[in-house]
Amino acid sequence: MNSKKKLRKAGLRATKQRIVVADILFNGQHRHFTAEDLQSEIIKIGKHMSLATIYNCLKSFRDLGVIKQVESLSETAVFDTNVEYHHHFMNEETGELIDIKPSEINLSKLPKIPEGYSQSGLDVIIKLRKNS
Amino acid sequence: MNSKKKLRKAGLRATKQRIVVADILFNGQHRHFTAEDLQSEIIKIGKHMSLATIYNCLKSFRDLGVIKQVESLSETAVFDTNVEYHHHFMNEETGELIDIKPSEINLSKLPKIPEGYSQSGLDVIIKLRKNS
DNA sequence: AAGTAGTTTAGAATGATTTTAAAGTAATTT
DNA sequence: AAATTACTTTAAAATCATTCTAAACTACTT
Ligand SMILES: [Mn+2]
Ligand SMILES: [Mn+2]
Ligand SMILES: [Zn+2]
Ligand SMILES: [Zn+2]
Repeated sequence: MNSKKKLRKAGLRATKQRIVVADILFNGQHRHFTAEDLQSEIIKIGKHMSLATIYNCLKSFRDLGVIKQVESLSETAVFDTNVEYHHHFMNEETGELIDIKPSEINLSKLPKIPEGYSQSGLDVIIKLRKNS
Repeated sequence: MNSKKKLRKAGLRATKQRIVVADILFNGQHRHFTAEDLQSEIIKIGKHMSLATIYNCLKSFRDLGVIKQVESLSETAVFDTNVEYHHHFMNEETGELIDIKPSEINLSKLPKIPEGYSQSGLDVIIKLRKNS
């Protein structure tokens, strides 16, 4: 099934722009990318698309669930007076952080570190929602 | 020891502004805050300080190691074609992400979820540096 | 007290993202 | 197939966090 059909099936209009983006993204290989990464790629294949459109498109794809947006704690810099190594609970609605002592978490199995690299940090973020 | 002495000992000039910030931050209780949070608090106690100064001050405190800046993956939105639940390696120099399958990580001990909340997500980020 | 280097600040600049509003187009209805 | 309509795209402006600039200021040294 081509991108055009998939878009229609998902309830999105099959615009030229969405088809270009879908054709680039859904080629079978997974990837991490920014809106600008995508725009560069689009320019490389001789096409043009405004950044606003790319953001619109990525957000509708994300809302559809066919891509996801990597979680970033916050758009703004957050500082912490606790300088000990520790992890965080994050209230998803408010962004509020609560400390977790490393002793409260146990990672009994860790993945193999890629060749040529070594681990320089570990962050665990447990996201919370208020009970309904 | 007062803030003035502590700043001097750390090799920073004991400016009026740094003393105000230190007096607010180092009162014994830990906290998470943004530059603007701090500015609001400063305004509340009848003082004035430019945001540029607050950023300067927080960055020098951070570089000293007396506060830390909470890690955020990236300042720009990153999208991922892998919509399955998974974790990430992150190259600290480049920001590049590599997927980690949940089966490669085992959290055998998790902290107690705060009263009235439930867990809505879990993110593990393992930071990497190239071997020297 | 004078000198010097580090610091503060208003305001401009930057970079990512969103908004505006006008023009364009996909899907639907005649 | 043309008309209709709602959704989409886009350039440009706006917004927001953060950094930069350059001039005024001030903490510490001599
Ligand atoms: Mn990128
Ligand atoms: Mn805040
Ligand atoms: Zn913390
Ligand atoms: Zn991923």
